[in-house]
Amino acid sequence: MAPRSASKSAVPSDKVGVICRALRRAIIEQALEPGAKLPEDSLGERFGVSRTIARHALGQLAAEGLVELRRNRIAVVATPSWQEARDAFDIRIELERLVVRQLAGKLTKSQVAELNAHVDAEDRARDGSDAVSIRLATEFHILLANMTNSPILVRYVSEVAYRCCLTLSLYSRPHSSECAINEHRAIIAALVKGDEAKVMSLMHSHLDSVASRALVAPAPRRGRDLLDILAPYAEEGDGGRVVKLPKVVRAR
Amino acid sequence: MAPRSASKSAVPSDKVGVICRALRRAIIEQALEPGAKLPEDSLGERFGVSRTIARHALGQLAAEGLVELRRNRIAVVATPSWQEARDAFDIRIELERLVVRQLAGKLTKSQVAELNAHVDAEDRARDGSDAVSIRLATEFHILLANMTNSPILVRYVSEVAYRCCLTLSLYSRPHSSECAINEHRAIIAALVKGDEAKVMSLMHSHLDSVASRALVAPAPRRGRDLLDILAPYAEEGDGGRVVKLPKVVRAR
DNA sequence: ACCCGTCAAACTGCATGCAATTGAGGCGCT
DNA sequence: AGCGCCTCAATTGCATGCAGTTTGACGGGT
Repeated sequence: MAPRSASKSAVPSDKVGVICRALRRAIIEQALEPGAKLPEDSLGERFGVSRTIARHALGQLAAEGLVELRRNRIAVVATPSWQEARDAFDIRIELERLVVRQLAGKLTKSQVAELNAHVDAEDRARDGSDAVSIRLATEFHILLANMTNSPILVRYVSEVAYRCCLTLSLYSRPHSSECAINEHRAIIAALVKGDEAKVMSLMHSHLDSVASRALVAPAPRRGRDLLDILAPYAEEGDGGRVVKLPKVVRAR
Repeated sequence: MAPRSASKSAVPSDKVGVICRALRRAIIEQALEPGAKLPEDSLGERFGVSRTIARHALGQLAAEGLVELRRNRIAVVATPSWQEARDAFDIRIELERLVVRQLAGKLTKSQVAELNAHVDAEDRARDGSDAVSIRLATEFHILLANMTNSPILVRYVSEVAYRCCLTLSLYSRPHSSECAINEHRAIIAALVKGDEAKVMSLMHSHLDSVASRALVAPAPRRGRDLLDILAPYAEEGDGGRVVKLPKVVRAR
């Protein structure tokens, strides 16, 4: 297992990486909604670094499509159009098809165990916040991609998955996680059996059912302070733990 | 024609964008080979900007997989492994399948004209350097992607196409552009006829024929000065023109 | 009451300066 | 001669400072 390889190539030092991961999580858990402002100094202050670093992180996230950068303007969390959302889902289906093709019938015991463990975690999180279960559902797919050992595939699947996640927060009705979890279990089963066609159709209808749960009415909400919102994300743990907060200055 | 939309979201100002585009071109035209060193100050000096900007550009290119960044080390042009190369081609085929699906039978007259014009340009470039024809061949696929009007698809197709290009420079024997051009013409024809299946198989065998032209023997070459190499790339024109060079200091 | 012009605060764009790390060459030792 | 250590130039990591741009708030005019 060498799943950490995906993020290493994109990040110069690692402070940048830390900020990227934190913001990504905050975005996909909808703590930061589409349109939320991300001023460089506030971020830098929050994470205990200078604007230079915050800026660099925003650049990376913009390259991933999670953040929008306009010259001389405050960066904002991306607000994908409905059309872009559909496009992202199309691409995602194609990419996950590739994942399935490589994985069908080739999963090792420990990989199956890992997948099951993840779905169990999803199950356990059903009582918690919607945000966490959405993130876990997304990470299931990324976990699958990781098992292909293809860094490029991992990167692309992660990116579009995050994008789709962002989209759902805009256009979808509240997540009903129950069925997604069952679908995940079915996918694992079919993968183990090596029934490629079955997995394909499962995956397709799974993604489709997620995609089509959509409305066209974006739900507006606004206004908490960035410093407060990001507090739980300042350092990332693997599960959902909140660890250390670097010097919280809380100026101004 | 609105092809500029792809790069806008990823770039804060535009100096960064300029450097990115220049380096991308230098890399895919093999002026900068895999493994070539890219020190921040030399780049900054060459393009008349500070290290800060050069650094930011390198970050973006690293996110695209064209450059490798290691902590406290000089950035180098990426050297994809043979396996990564295969993976990239797999993904590319899948993505271009999407492009074809969206485009088959739906091309407008002016789009067809644009495509033909591009292939004509490829034809004209056959006498010139290999580097240029390789770039043009790659850009044909990007041009197609552009016509889907799906920014996300454009971005991904561009990225993997560039990556594949980089790969070819490592593992492929010298480009024989003749057949590629004919294949491009055939693809246009089938797209116009709306024969989706035909285009698919054409595209598949086209990409496959490119991919399988590969050897496993990387060709070593080394040593020109970065400042000299980048001279023609300092400002990008659309075709192949070399325009203005910002203050060339040529210190040290 | 509403609209528009002006101005100050906020924010980004970019360069530069300083500290920390690397790796390459030189020197001495065996 | 070969091998290892040590020192120093080259280079990155990061913060800060200054200049230009945008925002939005206030006040006067209609």
